[in-house]
Amino acid sequence: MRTERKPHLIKKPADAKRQSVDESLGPGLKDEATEVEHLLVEPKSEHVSVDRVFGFGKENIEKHLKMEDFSCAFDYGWKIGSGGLDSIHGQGGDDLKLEVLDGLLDEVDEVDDIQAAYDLSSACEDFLLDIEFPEKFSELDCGPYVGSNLRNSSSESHSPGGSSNSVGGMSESSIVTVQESNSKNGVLGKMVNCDIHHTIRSKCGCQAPVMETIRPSKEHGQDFVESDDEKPLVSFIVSNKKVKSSVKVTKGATLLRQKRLRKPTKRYIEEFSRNSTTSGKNKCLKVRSQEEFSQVPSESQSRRGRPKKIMPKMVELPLSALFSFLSLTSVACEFESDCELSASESEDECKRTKRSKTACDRRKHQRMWTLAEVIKLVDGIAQYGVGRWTDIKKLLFASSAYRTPVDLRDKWRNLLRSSSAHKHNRKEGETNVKHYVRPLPKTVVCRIRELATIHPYPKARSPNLSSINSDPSSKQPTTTKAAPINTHGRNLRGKKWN
DNA sequence: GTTAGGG
DNA sequence: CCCTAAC
Repeated sequence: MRTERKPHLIKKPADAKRQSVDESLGPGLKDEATEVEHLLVEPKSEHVSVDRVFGFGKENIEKHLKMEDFSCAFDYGWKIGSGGLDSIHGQGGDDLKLEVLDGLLDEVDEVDDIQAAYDLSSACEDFLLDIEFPEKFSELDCGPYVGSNLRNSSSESHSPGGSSNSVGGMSESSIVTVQESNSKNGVLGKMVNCDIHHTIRSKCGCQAPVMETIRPSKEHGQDFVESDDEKPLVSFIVSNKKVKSSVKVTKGATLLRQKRLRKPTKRYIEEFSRNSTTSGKNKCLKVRSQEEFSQVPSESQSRRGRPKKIMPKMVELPLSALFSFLSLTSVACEFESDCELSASESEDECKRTKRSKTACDRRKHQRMWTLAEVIKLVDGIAQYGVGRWTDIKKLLFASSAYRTPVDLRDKWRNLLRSSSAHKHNRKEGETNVKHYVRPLPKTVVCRIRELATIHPYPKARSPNLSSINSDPSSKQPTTTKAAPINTHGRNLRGKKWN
């Protein structure tokens, strides 16, 4: 069968388009595309695996070809560029365009987040893969009604509660089915596909356009004019999402075929298994979704308590990026409903997560240090000494769980830096705000400088450690309530003050 | 587990 | 604020 497919693939008229698209894309993207080409042309084992994975026999060659059509169509739509939208969504109007695109661009912001969610994305992948081949394509036939559905999707994603509300109605059965597909290497009967599709479509209106958008247009013998309905959407997003996400989405689209034909990467498997082992058999979806959507930077939650293992670093999953961005709202909500969270909770979580995720990917929540906290820190340092961050935290910052000993140390480091800078700039004028976002009171600065001289930061440690024992007096006489500094071994490390 | 240091 | 090495 592989040999049967090969000529078809090579002679695909859209291949030429793809070529040109590849030209227009960046070198990296071109590489990706070339790789895909390679995969398509060469009947490697990936094809076999795909056949196995998706349970397609020889009789399903047609469907594989359709998949290829889809890919080509995608690329084609790509090339059309943002300009194509006007001509396509003529009935939709400008407002529709903006609505749709705004919504989708909003969603694109979340692509990165979803990319991190392997299981989620994989489920999405499986899901969409399955959806791609249902026999009842006439049902999905969009024509002019793509626009309206898309509008629904975007508007739902816009309204804070809309998406979540629609999700709340999602039946568990569909979700379970997706998980099943994930656990069974994507082998899913068509009946199940239809079930999923029906369920989602009936329960969550925003899901339908997603499927239609990526649906292979030639499936019903539609010409490209009609299938163009979905292309400008993608192309617009690609052209508007400026930086990283754009690239990722682009890669996702280009990699669509590749991803579909390829087995999961090692890394993917690693992470997947890690998640699986962490959370039990096939609950990774659930866990991931919980991590992703319910991990709220709560005020009282210590940020150190975050599950690092469960939440690995971001890994690019281009395909998932694409699919996630296309169906983020529905998928996110879908899995959220799986999270045994109440509807209102899910809603809040979803909103908050979006906010926090887009705001800062790395810094969870930057809490500005208040003056009171700074004073408390200075007091603590004066009391316990520099380096006793845990003690200071326990005794003085017990109420503020978000301040970790590391935070205290970092803050002290910054205080020293700023105070020394202040000392230098002081000669030029006190009003030099350059180094002060929120200028500290003079008294505090003086105390910091005093402590800095008394407790020099470890970085400025003196080379001769002999002074540690010979001259302990230089550290002890702290101004305020100087408590005797115990001589624990760990405090001796690099500390000349003890 | 805590701290230092770099990013 | 995050990460990692060293302790």
